[in-house]
Amino acid sequence: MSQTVDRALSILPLLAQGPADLGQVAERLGVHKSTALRLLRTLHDHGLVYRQQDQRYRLGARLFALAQEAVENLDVREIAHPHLITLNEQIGHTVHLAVYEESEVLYIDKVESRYPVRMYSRIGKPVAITVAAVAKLLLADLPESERRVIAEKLDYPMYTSRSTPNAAAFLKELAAVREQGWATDLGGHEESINCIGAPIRGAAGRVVAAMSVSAPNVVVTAEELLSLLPLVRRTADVISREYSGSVTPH
Amino acid sequence: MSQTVDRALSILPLLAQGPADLGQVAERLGVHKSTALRLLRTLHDHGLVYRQQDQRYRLGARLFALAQEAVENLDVREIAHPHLITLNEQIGHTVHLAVYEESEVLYIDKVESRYPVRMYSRIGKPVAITVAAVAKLLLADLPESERRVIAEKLDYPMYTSRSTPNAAAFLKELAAVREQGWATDLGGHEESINCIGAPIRGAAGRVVAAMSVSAPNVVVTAEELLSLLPLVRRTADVISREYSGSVTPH
DNA sequence: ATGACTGTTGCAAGTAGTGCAACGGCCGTC
DNA sequence: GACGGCCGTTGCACTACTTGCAACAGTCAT
Repeated sequence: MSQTVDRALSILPLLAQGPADLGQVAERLGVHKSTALRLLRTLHDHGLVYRQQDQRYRLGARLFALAQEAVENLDVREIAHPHLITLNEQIGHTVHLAVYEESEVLYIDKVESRYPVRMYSRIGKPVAITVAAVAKLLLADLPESERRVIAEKLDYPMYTSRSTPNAAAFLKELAAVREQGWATDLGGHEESINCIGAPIRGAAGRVVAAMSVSAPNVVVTAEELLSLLPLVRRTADVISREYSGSVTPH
Repeated sequence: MSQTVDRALSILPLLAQGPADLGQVAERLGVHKSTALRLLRTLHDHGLVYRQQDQRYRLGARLFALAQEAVENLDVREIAHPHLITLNEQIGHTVHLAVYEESEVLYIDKVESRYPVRMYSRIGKPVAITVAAVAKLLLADLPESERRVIAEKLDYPMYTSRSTPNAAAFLKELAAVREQGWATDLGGHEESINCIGAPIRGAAGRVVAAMSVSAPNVVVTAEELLSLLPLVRRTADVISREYSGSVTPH
């Protein structure tokens, strides 16, 4: 691993917490100011960091552009999107699409119910991995051994009284999800929010993404939401078939 | 500027165009395979690139997370958003928010008319800088000399017959915009789309962002759209006042 | 005007990145 | 089934690149 690059890249999450000046960056990196300066300059030249009027550095605009292009290259998302829209029009609730990558589950698309409140909102943010329906679906498909390793390493924050409490419960839940081919999150993340989700599978049958429908229980009860399950699963299957058919270009 | 970091960062836009394998990366960087491997590994460790099953590399998930955090740190966006929503509810058309950074203008927020079609859509993508109303507003506020330099360096693609044809016309337009305090794009980017925009100013009176309302002329004529100008300007002013009042922490 | 602070530059020392060459695994071909 | 090519990977010697230092410049407050 390249030390110089390593240091430079460490600056990014550091700045993600908020703007910082040269001295702060140097200190938190544990290097000389002049070193930090050169690293920042290089990042700056590539548009990844930006220097505001008060000379402090913050994350730059090209980061958006890159993330934008990256997400557009995800063919699952491309294929799934129109189906998510359709589903949203049919049932009205918020629809999510998520993938698993490097021990993280994150939303890559979202169609909001009604008007778009806080667009972007959670897209790109890591999902509450121990409770979210999509996370269960994605992890449930991993080989047994890997599931176990991951489950042991996770934290199990009790967002609500119905959150997954520990690794054993989580593994049991994953086994059930794997068996039944769908997943729920009934108030496990926020007391009043329920979700149902279904997996999207690639040509080899492996789960490549997961989708979910979320709704507050003041709008629909958990039972009513569950009655939508067949529709959600059907949508996921349609996406799966379309995705399996599409050969990735080279 | 650090050569190693420079090379590593050059990989990102390269991968933004699509996945690539080690050989391709090495070739396009002009370095030995082993060098490219180590750079990629470092990027990988930081989650910026991801290695898919076929061993090819593509942009990674943390990039989203970073972009996400970066956008949340933009206080203009935070403050403006509810006002954009309100404006959208009043007039129904698409509302954009944009900033200028490093010779680029880019959208940082968007409230779509009606249902959210293709969320994310253009957010993060560079704006057509020579014609967009928001671009004119942001550039018009720069000092005369800087405006001139930028105008000379730009390309002037003729998207339509009403696109800005050259630097002289652009500078003239900027002067007019600066004078009148608002801007339009009447079919300069897409023949059937009109926009009106207004600037958002910080405490020092400098333009820190710009907002615009866009609508196809099959829905409203340019004249009708222009009649909304007072409302748009008033919204921009409200945001300006709120933004000026809020002192950035530190 | 003085001092303390920040950001910036040139330079010498040595570390850390580089390219090479050789290895190993994989896949298609003969 | 063995061979040959292809791609990713590793160890190593060499030198180029990064590093920290120290001195300079600019800005603000005392």
